[in-house]
Amino acid sequence: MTIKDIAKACGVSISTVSRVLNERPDVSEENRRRVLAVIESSNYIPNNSARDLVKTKSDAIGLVVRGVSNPFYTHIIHAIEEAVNSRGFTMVMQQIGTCDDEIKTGAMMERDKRLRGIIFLGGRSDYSVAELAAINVPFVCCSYANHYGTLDDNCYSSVAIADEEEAYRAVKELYDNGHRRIAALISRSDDRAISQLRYQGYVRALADCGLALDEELVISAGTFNIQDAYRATAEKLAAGTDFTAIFAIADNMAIGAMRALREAGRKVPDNCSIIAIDGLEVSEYIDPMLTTLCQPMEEMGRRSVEILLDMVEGKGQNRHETVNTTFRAGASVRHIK
Amino acid sequence: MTIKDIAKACGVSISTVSRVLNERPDVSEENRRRVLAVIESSNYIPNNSARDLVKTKSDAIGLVVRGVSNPFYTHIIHAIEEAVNSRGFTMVMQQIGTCDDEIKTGAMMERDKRLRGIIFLGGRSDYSVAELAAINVPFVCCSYANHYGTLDDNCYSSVAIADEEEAYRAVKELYDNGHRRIAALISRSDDRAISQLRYQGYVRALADCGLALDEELVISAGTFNIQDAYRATAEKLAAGTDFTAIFAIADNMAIGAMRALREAGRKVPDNCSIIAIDGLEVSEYIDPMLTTLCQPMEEMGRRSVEILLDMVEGKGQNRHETVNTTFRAGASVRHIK
DNA sequence: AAAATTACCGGAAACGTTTCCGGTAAGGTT
DNA sequence: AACCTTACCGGAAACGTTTCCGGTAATTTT
Repeated sequence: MTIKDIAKACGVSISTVSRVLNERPDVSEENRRRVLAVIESSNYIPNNSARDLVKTKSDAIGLVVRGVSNPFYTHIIHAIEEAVNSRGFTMVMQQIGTCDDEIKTGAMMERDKRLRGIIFLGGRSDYSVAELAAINVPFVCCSYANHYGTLDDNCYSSVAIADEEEAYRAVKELYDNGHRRIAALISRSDDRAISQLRYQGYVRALADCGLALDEELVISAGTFNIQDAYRATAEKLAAGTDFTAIFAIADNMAIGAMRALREAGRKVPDNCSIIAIDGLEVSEYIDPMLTTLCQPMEEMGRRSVEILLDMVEGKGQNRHETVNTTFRAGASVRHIK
Repeated sequence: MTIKDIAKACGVSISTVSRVLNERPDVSEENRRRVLAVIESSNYIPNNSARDLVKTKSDAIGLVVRGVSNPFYTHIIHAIEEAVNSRGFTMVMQQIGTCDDEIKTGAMMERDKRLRGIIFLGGRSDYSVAELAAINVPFVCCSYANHYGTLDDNCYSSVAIADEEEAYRAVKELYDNGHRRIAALISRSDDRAISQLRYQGYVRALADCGLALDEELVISAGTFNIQDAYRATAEKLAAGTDFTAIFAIADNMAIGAMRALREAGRKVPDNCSIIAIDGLEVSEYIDPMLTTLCQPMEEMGRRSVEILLDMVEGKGQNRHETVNTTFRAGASVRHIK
């Protein structure tokens, strides 16, 4: 069933059918109705390959996801998928490891699959302009904004929380609850952009509160995953380092840390408070319930797609949106002294 | 940069270049080397649209996943994505709600996107042959096998654990630990195929152990998600129903139930034991650590893709594979009496 | 009434491949 | 020496669209 069959059935040319299909103005009302009727009754489906071939473009949007471990991404991925579909595009996903270069991956995908746009989920900080030049479709970084200025802001978009400020807020919360020796549970892996920013918020909060920055209080896990956070925290505890609270840059890491604390005989929140950023669903169900700053995951995914597709369709331009977290009080932070 | 440019640069015809590209035998060694050299040095990329157009098929594999809520899927999805990519295909994903019809969705996707094959993740039990007829590409059900016989086994593949038997095993474990009043936490939603099978395992285990089946002991949540399980369990507890252990059909649901137990003043495992099926990573980190039967998620994803792509490429045929769980002892089951 | 504009339409080229078909030259068989 | 096979190659059709271009008839303008 092709456009030719439709044309024959209507007694018009294929050009006319194509015009109807593409909602062009120069076709008579009578023909339009007739063609639409035939299309309706037959089970004709336009061949996208042919369409892409002549238009030299596809309807594919790429999603490059860094790392499988972080459950934080799943809701975002689903929101992205839904939004992409609802606007008539197709999502193709590519997973990369923590050390892979997403720009290279993006460039490769764009080439191979002729993408119309790309969304990066989870990012690094060290984009170079040279790498970037390889990509000539619009792209948006979701859940990560480039604050280092290595990228020209006009050549990409982003949707993210204000990592530094939110971290500041979290640490301040601990301070306001009387904590003075506050550890930071961070990641030193390559997706360190987010980790870095949140760490900077930690540093600034300490300074503002008149607390000294103590290298001893930095718990540095290899990646964002739960096991690494568990191990790093366990080691820090074994070393006998003294602190009354932990600021974890991710819920998942906080959950790993909580097991380490438990195994070291320290009760949360009685012997150690903990606060995190992300707002996983499961954090509300563990014992004790985790106090955390919830990211609006669905909103982030949806906005990323909207911004990207607006670019793709020629309306709208690159922009950088900051979304807000919401504080979710759990039972993992205790007022002391 | 097209095949024509390559041909011109080599002084051969486009047919010859195409033959080299498709690794056909009838081209001289000299020409082959020359063409490959030119392709290498230029940055030529074959146009998939053109290729698909003439071959009337694409390289797209569809993934239809039911429901966003279950974190159990994320590792499988990533394994699938990786396997699909490594064999040169492209994964396009489509999410559906718990009530949507995956066969209809699959048919739609196949039509619109001209898929070569489909993987269903999470399934129902009530396929009808009529619905199925709409799909004429190979498909495999991952993490769900049709045991009701509504489907002809020869017309699709599956990779799953033996749901009934594994549930039996889990319940037996509770029995062996002295439990006699064992509740079942199940889902009554449309993805009930898995729930049903596991429930049947529960029923059979009770019978084998000489325990009466008590409707009161069935905790029926709306869906697989954590909040529904929490609510259902809380209601059951509020009703004063008496039991010493819970068999949960999913880790996620168990985690929800654990909060309900906690809030009702019942300690796990002291006042209530709990066992589940799935083996989420987070289950190892909560307090108490959840005892569960771990599904081999990566393996399931990988095997699904292998079976599907073998079908797509004409080698291999439909098959139904059963994979094994591994018992992971936590601290959520306690020996009583 | 002639000229210009408009509305609509069909023909045909083009997009970049794959593949069938026929042809040539070299080598092997009778 | 005539024939057959084999190895290799190029031409051209085909895949299903979109879009440009030119043409006809109806309508408007002068």
